[in-house]
Amino acid sequence: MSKSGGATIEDVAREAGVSRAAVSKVIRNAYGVSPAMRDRVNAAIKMLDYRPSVAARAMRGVSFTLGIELPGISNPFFSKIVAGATRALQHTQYQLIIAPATGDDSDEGVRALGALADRQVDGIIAISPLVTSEWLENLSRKVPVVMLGRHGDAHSYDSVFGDDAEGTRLVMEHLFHLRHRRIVHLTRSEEVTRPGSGNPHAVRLEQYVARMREAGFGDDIRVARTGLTEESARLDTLALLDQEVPTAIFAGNDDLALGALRAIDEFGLTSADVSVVGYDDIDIASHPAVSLTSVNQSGEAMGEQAIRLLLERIGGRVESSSFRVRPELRVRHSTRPVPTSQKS
Amino acid sequence: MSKSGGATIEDVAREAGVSRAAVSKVIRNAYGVSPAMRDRVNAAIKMLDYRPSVAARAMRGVSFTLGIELPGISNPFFSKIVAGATRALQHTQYQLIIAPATGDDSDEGVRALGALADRQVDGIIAISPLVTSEWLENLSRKVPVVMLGRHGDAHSYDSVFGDDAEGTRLVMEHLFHLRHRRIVHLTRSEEVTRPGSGNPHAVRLEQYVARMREAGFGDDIRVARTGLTEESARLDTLALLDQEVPTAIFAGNDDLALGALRAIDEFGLTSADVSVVGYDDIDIASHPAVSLTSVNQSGEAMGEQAIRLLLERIGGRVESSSFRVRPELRVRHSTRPVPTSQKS
DNA sequence: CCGATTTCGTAGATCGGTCTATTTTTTTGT
DNA sequence: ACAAAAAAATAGACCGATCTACGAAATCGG
Repeated sequence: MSKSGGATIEDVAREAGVSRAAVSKVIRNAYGVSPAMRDRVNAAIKMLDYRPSVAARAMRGVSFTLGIELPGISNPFFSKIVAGATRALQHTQYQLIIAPATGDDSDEGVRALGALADRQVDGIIAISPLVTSEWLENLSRKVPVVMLGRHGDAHSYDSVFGDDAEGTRLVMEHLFHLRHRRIVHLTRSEEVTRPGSGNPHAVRLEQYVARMREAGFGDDIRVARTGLTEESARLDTLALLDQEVPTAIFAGNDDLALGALRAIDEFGLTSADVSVVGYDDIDIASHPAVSLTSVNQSGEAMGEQAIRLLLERIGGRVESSSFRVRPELRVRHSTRPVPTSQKS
Repeated sequence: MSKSGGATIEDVAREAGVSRAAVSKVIRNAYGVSPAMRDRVNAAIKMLDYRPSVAARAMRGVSFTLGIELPGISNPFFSKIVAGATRALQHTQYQLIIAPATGDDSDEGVRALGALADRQVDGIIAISPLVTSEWLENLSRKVPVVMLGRHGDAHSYDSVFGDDAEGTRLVMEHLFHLRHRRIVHLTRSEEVTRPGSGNPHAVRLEQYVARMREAGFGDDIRVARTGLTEESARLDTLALLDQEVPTAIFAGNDDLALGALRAIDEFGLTSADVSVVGYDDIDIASHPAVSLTSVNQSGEAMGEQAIRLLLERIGGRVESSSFRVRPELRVRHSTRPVPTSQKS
């Protein structure tokens, strides 16, 4: 019981009076062990409280570790994904580890993904929207990868995503139904919404524009850019309101929507003046004090499916596969009909 | 560029025309390398896009990985801790990995901590309140450990915690000042608040009781138990309100406070009827729609200090050390004076 | 009952680094 | 210019598992 860790496979072998290879077979329950030997080895393992070194195992192939790369863990939607993934791994011998990418630039995502790869994880779930598909293709040549959120088929990695086009359609139809037409879309930087990238925010933006045009509101299309956090959304919404007050704001996600709500409050307005819709339906959205209309897409299901795809790959699947989560609109009090006086 | 990973130190050595040991020296920048050799090796490293295998390194001692064990990542306060820790590790060669413990029983915490230990991390930040100090002492014989949140001095591991006694004092004085005396404390299970355990919730409970007694409200002491989540807090608060409506609820943390607020709303009451105080001051607490009075203790600072202590230990410190964060009360609209009609 | 199979068990190479001990080369002092 | 000292570079053991190849024991079939 020295500082440098516990018993090794060697110790167990000695204790049980067998060879290292025998112990190895037992713990992997491989073929070629007699019941008698299995019992003796298991007894020795229990006695010495032996735990196989993950590092040593990793050197020979498997680490029984799956990694998930997250651009910060502050977004509650990610918590759901992790919760789903963790649950899917219960009672397997795999352990999930999370590598947080500090910022939102592509370098940080790459750094975190690299860190996971360096640690020989057996599979990786990637979320950062800014990591290029080429980079992921490359990574997936070494280790199974599931890209979470991004649309489009990849050759060598799997995908799990929500149907952002459908979700956005639900949002826009809801707003149109409430007679909104001066609808601003509050979204992330151009980098994140690069057309054709397949990123969630890119698809939502495209659909927003398409639906506005289709409804004949092409002239009312307004896209406001902001950062990653609620705070940046608050500031940019304040700037927006200073210029022109729309009847509704469709935010790229709930965090941004919360920032918008904050700004609207600070500006002395309410949901009666400016409706707000979010995306993801994080827990707080349903809180009566907030009551934010949002699009629910089960993060748990996404995490769970991502793990399933990873385990399938580890199990030998070679063709790439994907899973799409169906979104549902949750209508709450943050969206109201356009006051007749304001109808433009 | 095969499936099984990239270049090894051997490849680099061959490319640069030097020995493995030489390359090893360069990447660790150890003593005994001529500038000329350093350049050639670095060139080879860049050319082959070489990255040292963490697993192989771990076998010989260091993994350049620090682990943090979290009882689920849904609590936003934990996000702050992680953010602080991640920031503190910027520009070091260490990488933070998070091991989520699914549930809230002590087994899960132990499992996650064990998973980190198995992966030979160079240091561990532990949060689960249910893991015993003995177990941690034992763990800390193998790897540096920082316990986050729990009070009390440990012999062999370090601690970072908020001053929960002081924080609770601030809360109670604030409530007393608003003329509250029928104050319910909504906290976690007995297991988590075991007297003398030093757990945050245990200290808050103790102080709540002490302050109530001191103020002469001993007869009004009411402790309501609930689970880990906002949802369980909502249900248990509903049950509580069904029996007797207090003038204030002091919740063990903001998540529970949010659940209480939800229940109060569903019960047809408002903050004017029942004041609510939380703890941790998570972001949403300051949102105007929520405006929850809470105790701020910088999670970022806690994460940052935990990392500092870990790096110090790795650097050779042997005496145990600790860091205390000073709490501040943030008064918002969820606490109001007791309506005169209700004064008991 | 004896050769052929099958089952059980082990020896030893291997993964990719680190690090000590040792050798080779360069520098230094006189 | 040459021995001593310092610096540079290397060989090879080592970490703790996995896994192939092979030997020994048990079982089988006729």
